Amino acid sequence: METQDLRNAGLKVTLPRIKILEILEKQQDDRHLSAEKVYKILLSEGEEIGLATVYRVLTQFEAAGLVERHHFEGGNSIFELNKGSHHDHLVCMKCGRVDEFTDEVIEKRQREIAERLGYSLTDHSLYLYGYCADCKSS
Amino acid sequence: METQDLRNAGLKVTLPRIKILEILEKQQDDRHLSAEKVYKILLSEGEEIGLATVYRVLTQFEAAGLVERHHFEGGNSIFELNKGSHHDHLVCMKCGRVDEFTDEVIEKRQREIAERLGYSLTDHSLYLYGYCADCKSS
DNA sequence: CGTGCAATCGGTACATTGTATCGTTTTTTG
DNA sequence: CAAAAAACGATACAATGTACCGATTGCACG
Ligand SMILES: [Zn+2]
Ligand SMILES: [Zn+2]
Ligand SMILES: [Zn+2]
Ligand SMILES: [Zn+2]
Repeated sequence: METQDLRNAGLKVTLPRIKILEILEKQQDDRHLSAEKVYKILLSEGEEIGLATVYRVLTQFEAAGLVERHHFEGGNSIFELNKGSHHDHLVCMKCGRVDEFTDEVIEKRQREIAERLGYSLTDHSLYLYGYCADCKSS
Repeated sequence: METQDLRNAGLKVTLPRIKILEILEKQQDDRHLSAEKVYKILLSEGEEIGLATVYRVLTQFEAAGLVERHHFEGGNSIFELNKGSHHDHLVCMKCGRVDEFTDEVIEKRQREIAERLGYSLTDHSLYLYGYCADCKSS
C-alpha cells in the first residue's frame, strides 16, 4: 500500500503523493521517467495536479530515499523508484530505451581510484550511450 | 600558435576564437571551465566579447574536436581542451576541484557490458563525486 | 592595398527546465 | 469538529543555453 510507504518515509499522506507514487510503481517497460512525463500521465488520468507539485514531490521522494534522480545526456532529470540495489545505466540514443546493469569489478575499481587520488567517495554516475539491439540494425 | 590550430580545425581565424582558445590553453590548475567562467575571464582581460559568442564558439570547438564538453552534477556544461587521450573525472563536491584518471579495466568492462546487452557503444560518461584530500579533513 | 561577399559577431529576445512565493486547501491532532 | 500545520496549485522568477538580426570583420581576388 502506497499510504504506508509514504508514512514510513516520514511524509504525510496526500493525494498527489499517492498518485505520483502509484505511477512510479506502475511502470513496467521503462521505470525511468522525467517530471514532465509523470505530469503528462497524471493529466491523462484526469488528475488535477500542478507541475510544480510534481517537481516538489519528486524532490521530496528523492530526499526521503524513495526515488533516485539521474541526469542522462540531454540535460533534464530522470526519476526512478529506488529498488534498494545500486545499478548503472545504458541508454539508447535513438529510441531512448534504458537498460540497467551492475558490475562489481567497476565498482571496486572506482573505490580504488578514489582512494589512490586521496578522495573520500560519496557517489558516482556511470552512463553508457549507444544504440540498442533494435536501433542498431535499422 | 592558436591561429594554425583554428585553421587546421577548419574554422576562420577571428579575434574571439583566438582569445577563447588562448584562455583554454592557459589554464594550469583547472582545465575544466564553464562557458560563464570563460566569459568572466574574457571580461577581466578587458575583451569585449559577448556571452552568446562564447557559447557559440565553444560549441563550434566541440564540433571541430578541439574541445570536449562534460556535464558534471549541477547541470551546466563544462569544457576542456581536448588532450587526445580519453579520461574520466573525479569531482570534489565542496571546493569544485577536478581530477582526471584513466582505467583500462573499467573501459574494457564497459565494452563487454554493452556487447552483452546487445548495444553498440558510442560514448560513455563516468563521474566520481566525493571530497578531495584537502576538503576531507577540514 | 582596396573591394565585396560570406562568415561571424554582439545584443537581446526567447526557449527550456526547474525553484520560490503566496494565498488557498487539505491533513492531522486533540 | 475546530485549530494549527503542512501541502497544494498557479504563476512569477531564476538559470542556462539557443535563435535571430542588423552591424562588423575576415579573406579571396584583382
Ligand atoms: Zn533503441
Ligand atoms: Zn535505473
Ligand atoms: Zn575539495
Ligand atoms: Zn578532463
